[in-house]
Formats: sequence, structure tokens, C-alpha cells
Amino acid sequence: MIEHALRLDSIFGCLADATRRDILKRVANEELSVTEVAKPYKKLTFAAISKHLKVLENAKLVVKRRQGKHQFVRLAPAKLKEASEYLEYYKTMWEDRLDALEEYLKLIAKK
Amino acid sequence: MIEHALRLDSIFGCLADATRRDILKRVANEELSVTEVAKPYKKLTFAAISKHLKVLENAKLVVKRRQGKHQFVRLAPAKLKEASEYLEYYKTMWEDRLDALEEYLKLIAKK
DNA sequence: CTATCGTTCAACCGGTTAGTTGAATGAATT
DNA sequence: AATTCATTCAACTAACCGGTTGAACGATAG
Repeated sequence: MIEHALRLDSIFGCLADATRRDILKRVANEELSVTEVAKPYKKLTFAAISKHLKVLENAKLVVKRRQGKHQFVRLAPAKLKEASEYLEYYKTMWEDRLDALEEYLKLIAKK
Repeated sequence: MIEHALRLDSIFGCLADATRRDILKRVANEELSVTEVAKPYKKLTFAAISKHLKVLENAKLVVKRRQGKHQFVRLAPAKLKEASEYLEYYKTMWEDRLDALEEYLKLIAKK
């Protein structure tokens, strides 16, 4: 249960940063080398991106694979399934709440 | 677009903390006074919970309503819909990725 | 073997965050 | 009006985070 929460902490923690969200999005579609990942973020150092990748790796949201000189990064589907399930839980909760609101608004409208 | 990202930052930032996730869960089902919200968290000060509520309020994930002495807290459905939509986006992305993995595994299995 | 390329590590910095304590505020009760 | 209850604010601290720089490391190419 505590591990569980820690994992959620790190997953949502990752998602709380715009650069990391962007990286996730990009490596979802194709495997990229660290250099390629870093290329678009011109305002940041290479090392900064390397750190972001480490954070994502620790949260198990991406995996790295070495091929010769290059280190390739891709989305890690297994852990993301877990994340997705939690997000689904929240989503359901919110939708229930929205449904309740809708009901309530209808009720008010009738008066 | 920047505002957009900032909002996501604050929403996911809220979700990155176990106490705040727990509070969200509890005020999703019923409206609670600040005192009631604080009650279960015996390791934290009242002020600490008050601060967490402020963070949630700034992210527009909860709203407060004053009724006499008491301040009641509940989930804020409107902003949560927005959050839910983003989560849905990520969820879709992840499911696509999972589907791709599944395809790949099938392909391997055939050999 | 050494030079080079791709990447990470270590040390550091400034800003933010989660927590504390104690004083301050707002509303109701007496 | 004074007291009490519910809550917030202000000031402070310790830890964490995102960033930088420069050195270091692992792997390949010459």
C-alpha cells in the first residue's frame, strides 16, 4: 500500500512537469536516442534532459536500451498500464461527480 | 498553451501527493468541513491540512463554501472534467502503445 | 592506444514545497 | 463586549527540485 502510493507519487510527479510530459508524448510514438530526445529543448542543457529521463526511468514510465554508442528511450507500457488504471479510477470518480452535478442541475431547472 | 500547461502542472502536482489524493477521494463522496477533513491525519497539524486544501483550491480541484463558523469543502467537478480529458488523452496514448506491444508479442509468438 | 562521441555523474545554486509554531481573523455563543 | 470555536496567515526551517557546469565514463573508430 505504501509502495503503491509511492509509485503514484512518482508517476504523477513526472506528469507534473511540462518537459517530461512532452518527452513522454514523443517517445510514445517512436524510440529515440537521448540526443534525439534532447534536440528540441534548446533552452535546456543536455544534462537537464538526461536528468528528466532518469526521473522518468525511476518512475518506470520509460525504459532505456543500449545499442552501441547510443542509448535508446521508449515508453514503458507495463507500468503505464498500472498508471492508466489509477487514472481510470480518478476519471470514474470525477464522472460520477459530474453526473451527480448534472442530476442536481436538472432538479434545479424543474423548479 | 502556456496557461494550459500550468494548469496541468498544478493538477498533476496535486495528485503527486498521497495526502492530497486521499483528501480528494474523501470530498468526492461528501462535503466535509475543514475540521472533518483534517481529523484522520493524526501525524499532521491542522495548519498543514489547511495548506493542502489551499493547494487543491488553487488548482481548482476543490471549492470551499462558508456556512456559519464552518467552511465546507467539496470536489470541483468543472475543473475535474478538464483534468479528466487530459488524463483520457494520456490513457489513449498508453493504450495505443499497449496495443502495439500486444501486436508485437503476437508477431513474435508466430515465429 | 588514443581520440572522439554520446551520455551520465557530482557538486553546487536558487526557488519551491511540506511541514512546524504561534499569532490573527471571522463568526457564533454567552 | 468578551469568549470561544473554526480556520487562516506569517514567519521560519529542512528537504526537494530543476537547472547549471565541468569532469568522468563507456563504447566505437582511426
